[in-house]
Amino acid sequence: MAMKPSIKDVAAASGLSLATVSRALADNGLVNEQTRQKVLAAAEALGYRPNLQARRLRSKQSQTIGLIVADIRNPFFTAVSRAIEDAAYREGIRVLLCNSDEDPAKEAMYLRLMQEEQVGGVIFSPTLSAAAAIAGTTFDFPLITIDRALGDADCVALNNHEALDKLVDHLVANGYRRIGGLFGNTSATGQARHDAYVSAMHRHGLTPDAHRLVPTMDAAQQLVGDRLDAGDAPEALIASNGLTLLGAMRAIRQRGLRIPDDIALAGIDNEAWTELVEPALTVIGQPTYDIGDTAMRMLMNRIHEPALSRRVVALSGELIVRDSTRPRTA
Amino acid sequence: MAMKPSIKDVAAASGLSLATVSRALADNGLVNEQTRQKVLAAAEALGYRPNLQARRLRSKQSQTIGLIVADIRNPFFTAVSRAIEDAAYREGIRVLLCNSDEDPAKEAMYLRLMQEEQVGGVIFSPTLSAAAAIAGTTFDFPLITIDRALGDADCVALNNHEALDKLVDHLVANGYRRIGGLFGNTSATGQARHDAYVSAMHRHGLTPDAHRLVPTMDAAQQLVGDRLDAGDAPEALIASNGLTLLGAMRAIRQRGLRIPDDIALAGIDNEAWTELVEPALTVIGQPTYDIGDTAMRMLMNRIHEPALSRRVVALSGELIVRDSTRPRTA
DNA sequence: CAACAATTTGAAAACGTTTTCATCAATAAC
DNA sequence: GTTATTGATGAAAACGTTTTCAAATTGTTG
Repeated sequence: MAMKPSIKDVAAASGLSLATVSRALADNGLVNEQTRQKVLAAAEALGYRPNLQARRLRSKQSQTIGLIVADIRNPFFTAVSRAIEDAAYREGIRVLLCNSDEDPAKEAMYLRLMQEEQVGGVIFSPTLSAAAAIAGTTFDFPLITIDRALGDADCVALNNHEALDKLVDHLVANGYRRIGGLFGNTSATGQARHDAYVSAMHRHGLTPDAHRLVPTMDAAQQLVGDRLDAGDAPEALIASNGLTLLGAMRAIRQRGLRIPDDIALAGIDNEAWTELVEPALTVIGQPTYDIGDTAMRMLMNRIHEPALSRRVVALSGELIVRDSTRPRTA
Repeated sequence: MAMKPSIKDVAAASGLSLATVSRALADNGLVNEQTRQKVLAAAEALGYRPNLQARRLRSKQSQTIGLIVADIRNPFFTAVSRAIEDAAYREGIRVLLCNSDEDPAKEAMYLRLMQEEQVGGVIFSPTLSAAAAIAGTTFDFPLITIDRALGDADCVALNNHEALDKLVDHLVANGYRRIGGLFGNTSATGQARHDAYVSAMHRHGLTPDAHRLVPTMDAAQQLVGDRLDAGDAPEALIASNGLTLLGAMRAIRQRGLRIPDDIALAGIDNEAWTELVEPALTVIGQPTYDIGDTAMRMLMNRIHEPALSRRVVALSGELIVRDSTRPRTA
């Protein structure tokens, strides 16, 4: 029963030294082309495959990156992660995926884990609390955040300001004046979208009517339901992510109200269901794949040149107009 | 600038040998409790963290498993993978996620990659073609398949036979007779569901009316559209996964037909949108989290005891009755 | 032709662990 | 009282690479 061949066996088979074989395989031009061919032939003949653990130990490069998201079941993160994995495997890099569940303790734990794995870098969607917890500590790998900002880490996210401008402008153009907003309170993104919403409303000379809430379906359904029951519902509602949008829609439906006649509804995140419900919902579609791809590119960049100054990339979303925000008739 | 402390530093600090420190940290009861405490204290004081690469090289255990799915953006695989990752991290094991895109070449490539990573095992959702490609080769890690069977590998999947029985029984009970079926042709699961459908139909003395097709939304939409245009539509239609169900619904809607009055619709996979569309769709909900959890458990089991005979676990799905299959009135 | 630079190679160290093997003391068995 | 047995420890080998350093060869320059 033959042992798996090591670089040593290749060396023996080709009559060369360990060092030469290693260099030939690394293909960094430090070895005579003729001998390199000899090595390659011998390796091929033996069916040699490198031992990655040994390589990583010696070279101190794990060829691995970390990806910490809130929950992979959120379609936004699913799409982003797919883009990141595509890019990573293309470059021979592995991805370690972790779900933080928006839990600061888990975030901290996984970041520590990443240190032990000696990853080359981490892509991360931090909660608000992460900022505080992480403020002091410094990592021996670069950090890129997606969707949400954190300290002085590079960041790639939707252009929230532009997105809320588009939504508010669209609603105003269609005759809505009393426009309410729902924004998450666990991430910097909720804050950013809230602020953008307020400024867009002011630009139109309108009074903002915003709620900050835990970004879950249940919380949104409850909150919107209470507003509706209280009888002071706005003419239109903007929900700042997929889950709150869903909660809002359920609350409205539950009470037998019509969209958009009784209340118009729009949101962020072009999830599959938003197009399938009746009426279909107007949303800002995030460039999810592009976000992942860009994050990966930025990470590679910074691994290569750590001294670069901080970069914040804001990608434009696309306003997808559907029936839930038809021009106001009343 | 202090170097990161190694086990050597811990040994020096505690006045013990490398070996003893290693054993103390492994906590396998081979060391005096008192000295173990001394080691732990020293490690804590120095902020020692083990070097995983070194550990993996020496112990030949990567503490990593592979997960190869068709596409993580498919909600079924998203949910399963979440369960697997939860279970894995709980046991201190990493997961390497790969997307095969139902491409046999990618499947083969990732399996080779897994060999190089020296994973302890792999969880895999193989295409039909994988069977042929893999038939000969043998891996130095155990393989568990999910959703689809492959050769003599352990398998955990939905109880397809029971699921289609439930669907057909339900439709028949509600007065439908001419029941059509759409089944994927790239996986063993499509085959299994098709066969189960046929046998259920026969059991009721009905004539099966099945199509095998590429399991994409577009293909299903096209095919169902053609059937509808040709005017020989069945009274009810069963779609064997989320994507074909979506395609079928679009084709029906596109032609302005009513569900279930003109044609009833039911499927497999309780994706979020199936509950939100009008009318909501009757489906078999797969125990996705349970499938992932069970797969992980089986893998651990087999890593521990490789000699076990083959195991096939069929988990029951839940029939979720909604409006798309209301009792037939005509 | 001597001196120096560039290219190519090999011997051996290093990476940070785990594991094997031997040692030693203390206890148990005869 | 000797001999096994057990328990705890340390020295050193091993895991399979990459990297450092020196040596050997070749080519280049003055």
